[in-house]
Amino acid sequence: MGRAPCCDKANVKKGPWSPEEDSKLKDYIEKNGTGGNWISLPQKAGLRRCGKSCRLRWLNYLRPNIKHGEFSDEEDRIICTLYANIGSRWSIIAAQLPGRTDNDIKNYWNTKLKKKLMNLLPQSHHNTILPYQQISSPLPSHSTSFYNQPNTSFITNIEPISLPSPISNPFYHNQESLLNGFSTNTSMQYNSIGESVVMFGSEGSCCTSSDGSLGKQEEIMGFQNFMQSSHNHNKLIHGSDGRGEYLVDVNHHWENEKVNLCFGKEITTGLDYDLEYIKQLISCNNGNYLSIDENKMKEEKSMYYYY
DNA sequence: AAAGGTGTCAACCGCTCACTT
DNA sequence: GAAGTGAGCGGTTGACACCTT
Repeated sequence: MGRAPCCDKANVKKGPWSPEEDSKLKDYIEKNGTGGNWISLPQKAGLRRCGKSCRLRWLNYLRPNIKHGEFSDEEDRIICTLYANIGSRWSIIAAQLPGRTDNDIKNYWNTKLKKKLMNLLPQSHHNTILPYQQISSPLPSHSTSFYNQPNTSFITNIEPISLPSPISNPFYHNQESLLNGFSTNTSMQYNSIGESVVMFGSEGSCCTSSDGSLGKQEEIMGFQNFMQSSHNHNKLIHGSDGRGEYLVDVNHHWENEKVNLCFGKEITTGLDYDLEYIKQLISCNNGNYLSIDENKMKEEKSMYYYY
C-alpha cells in the first residue's frame, strides 16, 4: 500500500517562490508560528503550496538570522572537519554553523569546498576528504602517529586549508597546560596533542582492565571532570575509535546530569555507532553531546579536544 | 553575437524516523 | 503490534547566470 501524498499535487504551485508568497508565509508564521503542523499551514496562510515546500522556504530562506554569502575560512574548517568525521549529515553540520542552513552547506560543499580541497591535495590524497565511512582502507591504529589517522589530522591542520605533512605537523607533543580542570584523580590516561587537541585515553589502549570496562568508566569520569571545568566549555570534542571518528561541539551549558544520561544510555546500548551518534546529537540539547558506543569503546580509542 | 559548457543554488523527491491511533 | 501520518533529512534536479569558444 502506497503512502498517501502529503498534499494535493494537482492543486499546489511548484517552482520558485514569488515575493508575495514569501510575504504571506513570513507574515503568517511571525504572527501565528508554524503551529507544529506544516501540512495545514499553507491553507491557513492562504498559499497554494505544499506544506513541505513552505517548511523548506521558511527554514532555508525566510526565517530570521539566516546568513547568506561567502563562507569564512573558519566555517570552511568546521565543515571539512565535520564532514570528515560524520559524513554528509548536513543538518548536524549546519547546527554547528549559526545562520547557515543544511541546504546551503550541502550546496557549498558540493559546488565549491570539495573542489577547493581537491585542488589543494595531491592526487594520492583525494580520497582522504571522504567521510570515514566511505574509505575503503582500514582505519590506522592509534598506536601509529596522530597524523596517520585519516581525515581529521589534516583537516584540523588547515588554517586556511593546507596539506597534511607528517614532517611539518606540529601537533604531536605533550602540553600539560591544556588540561585545565581535567581531574587526574582517575587513572585514566591522556595525552595532549599540540595546542588544538587533547586526547582522552591512551594511544594504544586506555583500558585499565582486561574487558575495558573500568578504563571506560574512568575515561568517562575524566571526561566529565574535564567538561565541568569552566575552561573547557564551548569546545569541540573529537572522539575516535577503531571504526570511526566523531566530533561534537560542547555546549557552554554543559550539565553533569546530561553527560551522565548521555553516556549512560550509550554505554549500555551497543547499537550502531552512526545511528546512535546522530540520535544523540538530535536528542541531547541541540545535538551537542558526545556519544560512545560500548563495543567500540573496547577497541582502541581516544577523544581529541579542539578549541 | 551566438552556441555550448559549466557553476550555482533554490526547490523538489523520496525516504526514514518518531509519534499517534 | 500494525498502520497511518507528519517532520525532517539527504540526494538530485532544473532553471538561471556566467563563462568560454
